[in-house]
Order: sequence, then C-alpha cells, then structure tokens
Amino acid sequence: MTTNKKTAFSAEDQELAELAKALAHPARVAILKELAARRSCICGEIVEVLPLAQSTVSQHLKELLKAGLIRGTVEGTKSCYCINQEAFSKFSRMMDEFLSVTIDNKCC
Amino acid sequence: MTTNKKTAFSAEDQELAELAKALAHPARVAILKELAARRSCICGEIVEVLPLAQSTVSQHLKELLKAGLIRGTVEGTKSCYCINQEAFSKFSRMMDEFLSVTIDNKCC
DNA sequence: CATATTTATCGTAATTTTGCGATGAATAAA
DNA sequence: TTTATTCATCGCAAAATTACGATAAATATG
Repeated sequence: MTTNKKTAFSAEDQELAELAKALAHPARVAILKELAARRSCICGEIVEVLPLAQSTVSQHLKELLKAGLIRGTVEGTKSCYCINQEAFSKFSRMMDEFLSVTIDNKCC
Repeated sequence: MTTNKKTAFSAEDQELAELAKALAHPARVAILKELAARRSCICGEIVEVLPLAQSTVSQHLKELLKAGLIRGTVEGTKSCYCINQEAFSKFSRMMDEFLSVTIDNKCC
C-alpha cells in the first residue's frame, strides 16, 4: 500500500468499517462479551479471563474506546469499562439499513 | 506478535470476528452496498464505481467470499457476485444475541 | 486462428495490527 | 514514607493487510 485510499469512501462507509474493525478480533469480541455479562467491569478482571498479557488487553480496550463501543472511568488505581449501548444501537441500525436496501437478485 | 493467539478464543468469538473483519474496510462496505442495490452484479461494474484498481477490487471480493458474505459465479469471461443474505442474517443474529445478554450496569 | 475482453493471481512494497516485556504514573496500604 | 497494586504507554518484532502493476487464464469476437 502506497497511499491510503480509505478516505476516498463516504463518511458513512468509513464509520461502519471502523465499528466493524473494532469487532474484528476475537479478543475484543470476548472482552465485549465479558463487559456485557458482568456488572463490575474492572480491567484486571478482564485480564484474568483472557489468555493475553495485561498490556495487550489494555491495547484492545483502547481500541474499543476509540471506536466508541465502550466507555471507561478511573477509580483509584483501577479502571472500569462498560458497554456503550448507544454505539451498539447505531451499529445495528447501520447493519439493518444496509440490508433493507437489498434487492432480491438471482444472479448467483 | 510472535504466536497467533486467535485460536485461543471460542469458535463463536472467532466466527463473529471473521464476519466483522470482512466488513472492516470501507471498500468492502461500498462493494456490499453496490451488490445490495443492483440486480446485476458483474465484477467490472463494481470496479467502475470504486476508486480502486481492478486487482484490488478482486482481492476485496475474494475476502468477502472467504467470509461467506457474498457468493459468486462465473459467466463466460465475466464474474457475477451477490449478497449472501443467510450470512448477513447470521451476523445480525450474533450481534443481537450479544446485546441481549447485556446487563444494565452503571459503573461508567 | 488471432485478437480482445474480463477477471484472478502473483510479486512486491508500504502500512497497520498484534503481542509482549519493561517501564512509568498514580493511588492505596503498611 | 516506603511498598504494593493497578493500569497505561513505550519500544520492539512478527505477522497481516492494503494496494498496485504485470501477467496469466479463460472465454468471446473478428
């Protein structure tokens, strides 16, 4: 890749791609499932459950934050993360709208 | 990265990540939107619409095929692709199930 | 048969992602 | 105040992704 072509696409396409990218690693899927399933969501608890080093988990959390799929707050020496349901709703909506346009074609 | 850690996660997490990865590039989002919107879906027509070289589009199509999000058939010298609606349904279902488990936590 | 069209694949280069250990920064605990 | 805990960030290395031109393979056309 010489030049970055991603900006040549529509803002909406880029946004959907960004959201999908945040989901595009099993570690991040697993993190999101953990956050979805528990009330408390301390970083250290996530690290315990995953087969990854603490620094790696921290990076994945950072990416999920960047995409807006989770939110985080600091509490003393601990960090608490949780699902951002609005972002997931938006994601779902974009997927739905995507499919609602689909023509029932028969070529394949 | 020295070793591949992806297989350390559940098959379901890996599967969702694979589907998301296929959506994780604006070019592939744009391709899918084109396929969704038109009856005919010849490769060359997609190439005309996208700001990418033919070989690059072909690669993106290959990835979408691999993930199962589209299907393709050869017709003479042309190739026809279209959305695989079953795969999208599965994707949507996995997303929904994902969210349905979410606890209404308040930590952030 | 010779040529054109269409698309997949190969080879290559640049960039991004992934993963970890080490370290730093901040708060808590002794 | 010293020490421990928790987590983010840095720096590095390996791997994967992205993009393109060139080319091959297959069919269609003259």
